[in-house]
Amino acid sequence: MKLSAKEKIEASALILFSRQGFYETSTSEIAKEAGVSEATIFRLFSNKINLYIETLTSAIKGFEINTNKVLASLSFESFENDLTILVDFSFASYFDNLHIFRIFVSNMIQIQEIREFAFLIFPDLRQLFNDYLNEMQIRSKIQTCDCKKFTNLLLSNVLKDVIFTTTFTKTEAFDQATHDLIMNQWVNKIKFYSSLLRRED
Amino acid sequence: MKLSAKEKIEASALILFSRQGFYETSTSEIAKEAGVSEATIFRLFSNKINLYIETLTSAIKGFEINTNKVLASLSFESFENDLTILVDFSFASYFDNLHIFRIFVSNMIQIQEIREFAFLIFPDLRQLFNDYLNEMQIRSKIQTCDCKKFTNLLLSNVLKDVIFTTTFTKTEAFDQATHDLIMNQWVNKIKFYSSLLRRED
Amino acid sequence: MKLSAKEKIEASALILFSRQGFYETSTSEIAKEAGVSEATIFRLFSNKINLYIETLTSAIKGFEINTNKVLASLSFESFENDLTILVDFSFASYFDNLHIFRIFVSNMIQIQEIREFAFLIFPDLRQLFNDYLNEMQIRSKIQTCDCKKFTNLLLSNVLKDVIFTTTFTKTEAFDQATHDLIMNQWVNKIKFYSSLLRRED
Amino acid sequence: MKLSAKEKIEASALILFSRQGFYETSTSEIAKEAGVSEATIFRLFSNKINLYIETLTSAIKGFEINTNKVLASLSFESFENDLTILVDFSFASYFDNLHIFRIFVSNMIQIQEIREFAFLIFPDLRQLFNDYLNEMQIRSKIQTCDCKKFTNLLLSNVLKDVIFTTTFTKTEAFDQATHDLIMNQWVNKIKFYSSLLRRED
DNA sequence: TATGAATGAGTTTTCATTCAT
DNA sequence: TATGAATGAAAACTCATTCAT
Repeated sequence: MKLSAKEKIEASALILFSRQGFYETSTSEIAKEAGVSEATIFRLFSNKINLYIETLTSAIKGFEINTNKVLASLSFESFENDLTILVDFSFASYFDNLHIFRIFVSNMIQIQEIREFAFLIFPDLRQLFNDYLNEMQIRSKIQTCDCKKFTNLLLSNVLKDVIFTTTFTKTEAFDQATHDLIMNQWVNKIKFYSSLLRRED
Repeated sequence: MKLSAKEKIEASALILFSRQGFYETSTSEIAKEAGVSEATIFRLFSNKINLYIETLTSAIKGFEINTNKVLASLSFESFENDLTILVDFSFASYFDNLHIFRIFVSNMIQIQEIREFAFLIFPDLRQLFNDYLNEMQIRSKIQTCDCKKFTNLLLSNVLKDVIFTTTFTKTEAFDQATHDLIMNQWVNKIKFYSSLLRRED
Repeated sequence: MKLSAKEKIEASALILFSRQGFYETSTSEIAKEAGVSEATIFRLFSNKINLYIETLTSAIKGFEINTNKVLASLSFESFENDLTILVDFSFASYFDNLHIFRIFVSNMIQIQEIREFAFLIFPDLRQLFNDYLNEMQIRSKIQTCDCKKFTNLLLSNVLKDVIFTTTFTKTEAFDQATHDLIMNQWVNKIKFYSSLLRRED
Repeated sequence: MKLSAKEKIEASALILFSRQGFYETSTSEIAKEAGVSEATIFRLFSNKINLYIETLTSAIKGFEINTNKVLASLSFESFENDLTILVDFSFASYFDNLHIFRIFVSNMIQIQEIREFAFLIFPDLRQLFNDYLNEMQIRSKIQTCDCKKFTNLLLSNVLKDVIFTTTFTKTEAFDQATHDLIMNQWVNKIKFYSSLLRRED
């Protein structure tokens, strides 16, 4: 399965832009990484800013997470246990797509217009949480709540930790050590979040 | 009251950097805005990244926070209660100067040279924490500790939350709702921080 | 027969560097003289010091020395006699191209990056020594040795004497008087060099 | 004994120019090293090139070597032994004034006008050789010869070795190790030079 | 006499973009 | 469609020199 020139360029651009930022990444660097000539980039994307936008747009479209496995492993009994599994999965998903989030976060801080993108970029993850919370409400295991708000709150906290872990340490992947470090810190947070929706019988 | 060249340059740099970002602002632009030659900038600041850091540092030093009121409201008895008041006050202070930090934090994600939280911490705020911790040590209410380190740890976490709260939500001020949301999440964090310095009698 | 950009640049650079020295010659001057843009220079040579080294290296490669006559006059019996002939010929060759080396050697005293004698050695001359030493080894007249090292050692000594002779006296050519003076001093040196490779039967 | 500003500047300039060359040495560097302001340099020397010339001129005027001790240690019997002592002393003298020779040599290679300076700059050393050779001729220990030429030949060879030793190794002083290394190589050279003037009785 | 502050004119180097092939 | 070669415009930075004090 051969990648088209456009795909190769976008893939390289995504990695480099996220790692080094827009200004520190030169078109020649992208061209070399993608194995094409600089001229090809300009033929296909007109100019650098356009390459940037198209790269991000494509990246967003490409998101798909297989949530079936996780759903299967949920008990739908202990909210705290399930939450731990979901958070763990969320971290793994974010780390897998680190490149894109880095770009978004650094842009979101500066540019108002793209702030609302924040959670659009991971619809499957949001859906997963939504489905789970609904089911739990139906089963009367948790309080009625604004699922969307709760998901936003929790996922933004996950993303926050992903960004800061990768920004201030050299971590780039969710390996076992990183996993343990982060999830350890999340024991209390998960307790807090689950307490928010605990049913007072 | 004439401004010195250094002051003129820093004033112009602060405006341009926060309006346009680091890479989008050239030293010649700053020189023109400040009414000095480019050479003067490099004589006084050595290089561009240093100009950036010094500009921010000066800006932060320039901030004056009235800490008297807070000091008056501290009990110097319950560490946990006092910490809650101090953190609350810190959030309010950062939110008041939100515009300054946005651009710098966003650059920190991408520019290696400025990846240090410490220099983003208000000196008055740091002093406040320092004084408080010292007093508590004298009164034997908390363990002996490295006050500076503890303050950095706690305040960088505050700043982190300020930035992310404003990035992922439309919040721009520390109004009642924001206050409640954030301080709620900090109940556990404060418990954690106070446990660090609890005296084992 | 059109010259390539690289050739045009090297030609201009050689003239300007040897006329004015390294620091007195700017890349923009070379670009103008060569009829190309400055950017082209940096695309082809990366940086100024590299342009300098490549220019000299090319110039030296461009020299062609007719080594046939010398080869014919070698006995391949007495190493010492042959060495005398070869050294004599080397001196003559260097003196013929004196103008090239002057400026570069003077820079070598001051510019760290180019302090390497080896690259100042004529390839044809090096080849001549190499061929001769190999043949002598085959005929078992001299010990096995690192021909390249031996050649470098000997020829850099020749070059050293060329430069200093022309610096401390008004000598500019390898006329009979100069020849006698230098070769006289080399009697002992040649004895030394030949002793290095003498076979102990 | 306080140095005047002019003397301090010349002393610093001499060291820096010789170590780094004319173009690599900035006036601000010299000012800092001399502990004066840049403006002072330009008041006293008008411009950089003039500073360079005046520095060298003063340095030359300042040369004085105490040759009495050496003279006392000469036997006036064995030419070879005496030559060894004289050469040794010459090396020490040159190394002691390394700064000046570096500048001169690198200039002499390029600028014809100052080539004749070469031996003017060490009149005492020349005088020492001259006196010794005359005395030896009077005592009929050596052949009659052109003393000036012989001295030039020998001293230029000494200087050659000083310059090359200091250029291609990190050696900057005539310490014991350097002394041994060089004088070892000079055993044969001295034999050669003394053979030139040996009397065939 | 001495200097701190200032700068104009330069330097090397980078990079997005173009264009002939 | 693809690219190697070329570059204009700009970047950060340097430095000899001036001048008010």
